[in-house]
Amino acid sequence: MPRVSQEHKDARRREITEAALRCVLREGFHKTTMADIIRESGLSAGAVYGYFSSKTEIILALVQLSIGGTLSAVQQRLESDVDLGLAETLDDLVHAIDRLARDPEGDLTVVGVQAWAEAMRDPEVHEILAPQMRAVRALWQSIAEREIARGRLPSGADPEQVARVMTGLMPGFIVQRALLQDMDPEGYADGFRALLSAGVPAAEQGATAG
Amino acid sequence: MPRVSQEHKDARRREITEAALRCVLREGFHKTTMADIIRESGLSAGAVYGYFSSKTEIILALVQLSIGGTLSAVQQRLESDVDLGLAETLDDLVHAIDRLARDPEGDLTVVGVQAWAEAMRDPEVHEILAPQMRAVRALWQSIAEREIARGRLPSGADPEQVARVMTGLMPGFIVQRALLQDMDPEGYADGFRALLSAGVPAAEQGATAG
Amino acid sequence: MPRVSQEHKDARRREITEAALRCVLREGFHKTTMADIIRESGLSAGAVYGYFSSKTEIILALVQLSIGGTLSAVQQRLESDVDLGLAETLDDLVHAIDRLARDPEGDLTVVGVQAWAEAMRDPEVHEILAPQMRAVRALWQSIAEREIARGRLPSGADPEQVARVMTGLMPGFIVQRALLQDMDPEGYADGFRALLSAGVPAAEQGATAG
Amino acid sequence: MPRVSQEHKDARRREITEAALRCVLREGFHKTTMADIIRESGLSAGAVYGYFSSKTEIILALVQLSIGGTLSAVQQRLESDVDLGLAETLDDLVHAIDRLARDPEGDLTVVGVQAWAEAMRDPEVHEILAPQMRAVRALWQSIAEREIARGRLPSGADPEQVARVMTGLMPGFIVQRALLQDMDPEGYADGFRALLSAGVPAAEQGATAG
DNA sequence: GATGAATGAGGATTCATTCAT
DNA sequence: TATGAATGAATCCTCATTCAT
Repeated sequence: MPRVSQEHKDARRREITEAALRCVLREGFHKTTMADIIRESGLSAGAVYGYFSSKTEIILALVQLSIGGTLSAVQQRLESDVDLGLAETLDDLVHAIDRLARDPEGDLTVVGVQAWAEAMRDPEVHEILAPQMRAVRALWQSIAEREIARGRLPSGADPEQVARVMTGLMPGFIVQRALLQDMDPEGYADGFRALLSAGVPAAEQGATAG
Repeated sequence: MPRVSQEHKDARRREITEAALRCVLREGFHKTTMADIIRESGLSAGAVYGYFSSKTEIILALVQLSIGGTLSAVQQRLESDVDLGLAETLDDLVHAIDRLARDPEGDLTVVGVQAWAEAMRDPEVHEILAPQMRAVRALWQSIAEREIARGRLPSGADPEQVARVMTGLMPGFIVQRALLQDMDPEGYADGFRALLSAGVPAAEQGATAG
Repeated sequence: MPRVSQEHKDARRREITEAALRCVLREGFHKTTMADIIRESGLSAGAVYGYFSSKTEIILALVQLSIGGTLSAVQQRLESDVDLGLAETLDDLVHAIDRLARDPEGDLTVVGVQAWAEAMRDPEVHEILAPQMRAVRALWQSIAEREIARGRLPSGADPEQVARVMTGLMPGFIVQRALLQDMDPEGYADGFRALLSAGVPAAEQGATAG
Repeated sequence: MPRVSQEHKDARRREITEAALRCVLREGFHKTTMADIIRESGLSAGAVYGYFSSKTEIILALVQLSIGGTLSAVQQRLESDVDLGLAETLDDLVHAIDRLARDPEGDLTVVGVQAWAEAMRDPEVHEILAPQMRAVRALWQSIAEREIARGRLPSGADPEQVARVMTGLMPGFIVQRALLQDMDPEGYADGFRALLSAGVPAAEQGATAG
């Protein structure tokens, strides 16, 4: 009897999504054909359909991967106990995103951008992305609250709005990185630190930035 | 005699891109078919092909429109003589984007997100978007330089990196707006102001935020 | 402008159903492929789909044709004013069916048998066939009632049950004709007349059969 | 030692055809997939192919079953020594068919109708059905001859044609039963008796009909 | 023997574009 | 000039059957 362990099944699904990733990076979700994925995966049509019931399922798996790669890498950092400030957290995150983008298996952040576009008309994709983005916001919000409590943000600041700005910095990094290919996580974090130090008396700036 | 032609031609092209916009908002670039656009425009296939030589041309026109609507609305503000700070400029911009998104003809920011995705694999789209994004960055950079010169940003700040952060705040607003539909330009600007006031002694905060 | 009269449209649909008929007679509903119909019709795939939105639609059109050819040819005879008895009506009908079967365009009675089979699992086909069969029964029933009233059938006879028997004689003819290809409408009607004369005293038989 | 085999083999084949019957009643011959049959039988693909070498074989087995269930149930009655008249024999047969249709394992008469349709294009199915139908006819013919000899049918009647009419009454019952689901064997036989009594003087009808 | 994953040709349908009228 | 029917390659997916384990 053909011994097909769960691991084997998972491995095959992985093979397929990896092949699909390569195709999608070349062609995008819509121009990628099943024939492309089949060819790239080295499997037969029937085999691929044995692991995914439709092209849509493969795309959704990629969307999950890109988000579970992009935003949930975010969550790990935001949920860590280490008590970081806004700039340090952003620094961490942007570095994580940059590593993700450099993954030799393929740049999942590019898939993420495709997913944003797709989420605007496909409720299934939307249902994957929206909760994740809300989760990220919530984590930023708790950091913002902490920063306000410590007097590192103005006491009158609305932590929810601060969270939206911080959340927005990530798509901002990803889009510029993907389009202009000149983004550097270090520099982005530094640019942000400069803003944080906007009104700080020159004498104190060294301390704040450190 | 072939006078009415040009105006007429422009009007027709407008009709077609507007029809295409409605389709693209419903279906996205790729799921929108020429048949959809033809039906929505009320013209015949032949007529549409008289004004655009291919579907790609129509999509590129929409991309232009969304960027010439999104980012060049940005340019207007950034190029204006009024000597605004970072927060005021962002406030202005985000409001402009929000107005664009509320346009009864259709939300061009959503098309913009589709365009980012498309730019990642279609050089033609990339060639439209990349220069515009660079232009926006350049404008932010000159503002940043001014702010540094005036001591409103740390003297050691790199205006280019600050510009990238400021540029990033716009995609960040647009994506959150499109996906979560809860963005408020006022709040976003306020959130940003809170960051600017991060290290400001409490006594001075009122002045800075105003 | 391409002048496409309604007649042209009807003619095209006819071409397609006729092509489909030829295919279905060769291969049956299910083994007939769209490629078969397209080839047989001499049109392109797109053209065929311009006139029928799916293979199912073409099959349903054929079902209609076969029933509107088989059973509604029946109705014409049953509804005619001519005051015929059971045997004469059956004679007429079986001849009509035989003519239909000999149609050089293709034997619609064979399609009818396929339709019966299909009606057993496809509600759409069922919804076409069932009412027609009920209508035929109703017509036979009114003839039966007339015959009872005239004393040509026993006064205690149930006209509804007689109608079901008469209705049953037609599928009986069609199936035998299609399977054994030895049916002769004349003989079938004669066989029926023999039954009608079953208990008639020999002396009267000539009169009854005439 | 390879003893259990044969019985076991038969039992397995039965399981498979029963599973196939359930599938075919739901989906018809062509829409039933091997995967359906495999699932429904609870066996593995390999196992099913161990007992039947192809889907065609399973379908042919079902065709045999439906005919060996429908028409050969007919044969039993027609071949029995009991010296029955036309009406009594029909009564018997229609009841037998009705019982077959009510079989909790699945209505084989519905499969029979599918088989008729199939016989029209598949020589293998035709080769199963045609001889059986001819056999039934022959049996009816011998009854008809007997009835003519006894003066219960006109002396000039053609027993072959009478046989075709009687043979036709069965598909007539089956189709109406399957399509309209309102057939009652008792009533059908009564309807037929009414026809047999068509020309019988009222005084004699009681005797004939009884 | 038994299993069920794999095969891959084949099927229905779509759609950007053209061109006869 | 405008029309919209026609084109046909390309797309997603299915399914009878095999064979390594």
